[in-house]
Amino acid sequence: MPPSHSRPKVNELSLLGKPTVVKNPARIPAAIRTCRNLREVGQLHAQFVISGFIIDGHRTAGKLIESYVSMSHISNALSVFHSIHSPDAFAYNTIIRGLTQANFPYDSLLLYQQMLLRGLIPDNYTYTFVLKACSHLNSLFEGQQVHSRIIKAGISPDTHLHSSLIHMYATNSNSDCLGCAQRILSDFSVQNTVIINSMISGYLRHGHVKIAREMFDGMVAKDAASWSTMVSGYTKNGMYVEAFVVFREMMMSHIPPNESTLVSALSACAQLGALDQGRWIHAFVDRKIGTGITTLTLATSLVDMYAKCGSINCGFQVFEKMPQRDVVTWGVIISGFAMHGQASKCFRLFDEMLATGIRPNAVIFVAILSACSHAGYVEAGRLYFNQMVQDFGIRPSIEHYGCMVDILGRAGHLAEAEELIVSMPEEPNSIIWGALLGACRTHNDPRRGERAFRRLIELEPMSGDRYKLASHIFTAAGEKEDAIKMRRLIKEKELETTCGSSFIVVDGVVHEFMVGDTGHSEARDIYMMLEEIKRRLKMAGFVARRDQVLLDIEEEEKEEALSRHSERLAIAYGLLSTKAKTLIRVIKNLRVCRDCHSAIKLISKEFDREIIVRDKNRFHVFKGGECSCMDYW
DNA sequence: TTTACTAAGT
Repeated sequence: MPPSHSRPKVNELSLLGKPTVVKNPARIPAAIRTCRNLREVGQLHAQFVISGFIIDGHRTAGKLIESYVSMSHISNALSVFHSIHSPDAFAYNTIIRGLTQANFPYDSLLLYQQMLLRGLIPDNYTYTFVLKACSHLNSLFEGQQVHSRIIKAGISPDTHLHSSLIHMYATNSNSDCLGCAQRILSDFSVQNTVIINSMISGYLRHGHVKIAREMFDGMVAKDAASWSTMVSGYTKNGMYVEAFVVFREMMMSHIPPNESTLVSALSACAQLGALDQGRWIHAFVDRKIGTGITTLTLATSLVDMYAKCGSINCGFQVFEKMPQRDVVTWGVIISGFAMHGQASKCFRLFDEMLATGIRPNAVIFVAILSACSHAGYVEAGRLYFNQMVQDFGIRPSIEHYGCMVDILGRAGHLAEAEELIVSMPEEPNSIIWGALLGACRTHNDPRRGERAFRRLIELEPMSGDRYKLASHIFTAAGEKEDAIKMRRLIKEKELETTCGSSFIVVDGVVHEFMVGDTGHSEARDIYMMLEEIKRRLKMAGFVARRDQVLLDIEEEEKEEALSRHSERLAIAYGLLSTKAKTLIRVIKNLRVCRDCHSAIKLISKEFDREIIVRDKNRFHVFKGGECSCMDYW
């Protein structure tokens, strides 16, 4: 402790080794206010405990709880709260707020109930916080009860309470509530930005993008939250390009982005694989360091963005520099390496995480198991699955079973995979059967595939994709009749199938290609490039795998159809529009087919380009004729 | 003589 020349503040006294009682209780709240961090609050708190000072009464307890809540230290806040004999409304309000903030909304409601039982009168603050808890819990029934109590109590809602009510209804997963929110909105003559933001976020949540946009455009005063809401709303609705355009508009407006906007924009970058934009945001964040903009969430988003854009090493650099990490951060980095097929790195990070004392949650195990699946580590997968249940008491969710089916199925243990599905305590969903169906395709097992397929169409009768996959399986097994039948059914039942599409970002512009797309402004050149690719691949001895095409067409046409897969168009455009040796990054919405996979390997060699393809499941880094997935995906 | 509303990372 360096010698201090100025008078020590109250909360510094204990550091001088002399626990001191604050004599005048009236001064205590002021003393608490001077605390700048958790440690100082703790010191003051300790003084009360040591000196036997009665915290109850006055405003001391409330202020202490408030300090802990504002410093996100809910357990200390709770211990103070529970030490009070008869907490007042302020103490209740603050702890209710803190519990929701700390993600324990259910406990908030319990304390609200206790508060009522004790005869305390809830005020506007109470209702605001309780409604927030209801929003978190997505519990309409409780929300409605609170709403009616507000009405019965004759409380006239102020702006805060009003926006909480609207938020509760607008963001409930039951889309009927949108109407309630809308009615409350129109009943209230003064409409402020916060309320409109809530309404917009409700519309976006239910996919009414157009209405949301109109409301947003009509806003007189947009704030940072309005912009963030739009950016994240577009991202959640899969409209990544629009998300980006809005973000750019915001950067040009006079409203500076805050942490949330940047997090939303980074999430759009991650989905879109827009590495350059992501880097730009990273540089922007770096410039702002010192203004307190870089928080745990933002840094985690950066790691996630790099991982999902295929730059796992940059992501890891950010990760290593982070002063603190929570379980989400670890989840991001582990699933990042999992997507890149680097299972052993995932295992090391998992051990490191345990060593820092962070308890893994269910998501961490999904990441670890998916790493096992991508790398083909069957035994490790079994071990982690058991460890999760036995050592950490995590009940396996449908996702975990999905990973296990995937691990076993991909590795060819189809019977065991099917047994696992049958033994599941929960009813298997379409993801589970889908994983088995996919594995049956990889390992040519049409009979088992048929069983999986039948279960799938019971669950998702309108998914044409499943019929398509089944038809692939029959084609590969040489059962042409059945394959054709599947395709006929897709037509007859007018089922929707997901069309293959790929993105490539060149000079900040997103170019999207569908299968056989001719709509691009440079389509002529792209198709000429495809011809050139075909010529060079042929010279290098490439033979297309025609069994990948199920259409009932001539052999030559099949080859033609394969060469127009969306990822090939995107790569052709990449070769065409970037300088020699520039890395090409492509994002595809489905899995890469075997034929394209072998073709891209060869393209990387013949054209001397590193090509990174992110497909539905993972990354493929093609370089010098090889792929990072070692042909296992 | 205290507390609020919106947006955000696996």
